[in-house]
Amino acid sequence: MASEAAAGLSALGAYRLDEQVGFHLRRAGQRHAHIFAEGMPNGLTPTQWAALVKLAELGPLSQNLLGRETAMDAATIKGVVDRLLRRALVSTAPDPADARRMLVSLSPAGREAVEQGVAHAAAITAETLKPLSPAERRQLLHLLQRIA
Amino acid sequence: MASEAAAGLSALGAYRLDEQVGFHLRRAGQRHAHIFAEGMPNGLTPTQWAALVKLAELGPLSQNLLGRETAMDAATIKGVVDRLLRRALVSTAPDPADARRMLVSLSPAGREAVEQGVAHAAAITAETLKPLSPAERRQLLHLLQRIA
DNA sequence: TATTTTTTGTTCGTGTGCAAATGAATTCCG
DNA sequence: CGGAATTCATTTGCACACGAACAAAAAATA
Repeated sequence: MASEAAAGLSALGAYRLDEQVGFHLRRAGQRHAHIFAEGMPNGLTPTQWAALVKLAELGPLSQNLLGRETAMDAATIKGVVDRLLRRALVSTAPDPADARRMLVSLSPAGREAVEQGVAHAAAITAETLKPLSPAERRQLLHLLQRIA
Repeated sequence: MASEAAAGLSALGAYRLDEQVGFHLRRAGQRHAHIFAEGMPNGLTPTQWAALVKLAELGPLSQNLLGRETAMDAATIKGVVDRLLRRALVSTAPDPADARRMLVSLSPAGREAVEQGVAHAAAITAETLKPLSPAERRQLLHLLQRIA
């Protein structure tokens, strides 16, 4: 009862915000986002970059499929594609085989952005993981994949 | 060169989205947010919950200090406090010792929300970490803290 | 004391992130 | 074939998240 009287921790029991995984996930995400914004040219955001990379990996995809490949729901990927369209990094065309689908393709400028950005992206990952040893980096990636 | 010809991976080199820590941080955060939204009553969001908990831990705080304690910048904590005010879970009052400061305090309803939510919050953390062993949970928390 | 710097809170703009509802196209299956 | 279920894209509404710019108040310091 020594330290609880002052501020009234009685309602919290053993629960401390600083011991919750969600809090540290948010903090780590914030630091990574900051490093990303600093290091990525063209003002590309993490989700925009993810979409461009997946298009470079897999070729043209429908909008929803692109969303699934990059872990974004339909509403989110739409906003991302809209902003990439506005910057002419991707182009869209109706899928002749399925009138519902919107085929999203990398534009020449988009392909160039990927070529130019990939070194920066690798550096961003390295900077994010800088405090960890190589073994710890693999361990973190492994643990994150398992809770995702 | 075997698999690169089809979709054109030449621009990417060894870079794969699925190997980047930022991508998995985002995915893990998404899963946690989903578990949180499912498990927390009153529709409290993770940031709203963090603010309430910190107020319960530390007592009344200025708005900016509350933001620092919960890892939110001034613009973000303002929105969170505004929404908590609208729901009458906190109250604000001018700091008599510093005319710039807005002292944020837990209301009786806010204290009740903390008391009622803490068990759910603990369950949310447990559910998020469910795929991991106790040792792995500690390891993940440790690694996240070091890259945050 | 007077000037400079810092802190605090606010507003604006941009960009996620997702639930829910909608409508159109396609697929599944009886 | 034809109705039911699914998929795809879109829109709306809400809640972060943060950089940037701003004004008022306080603190630091010359």
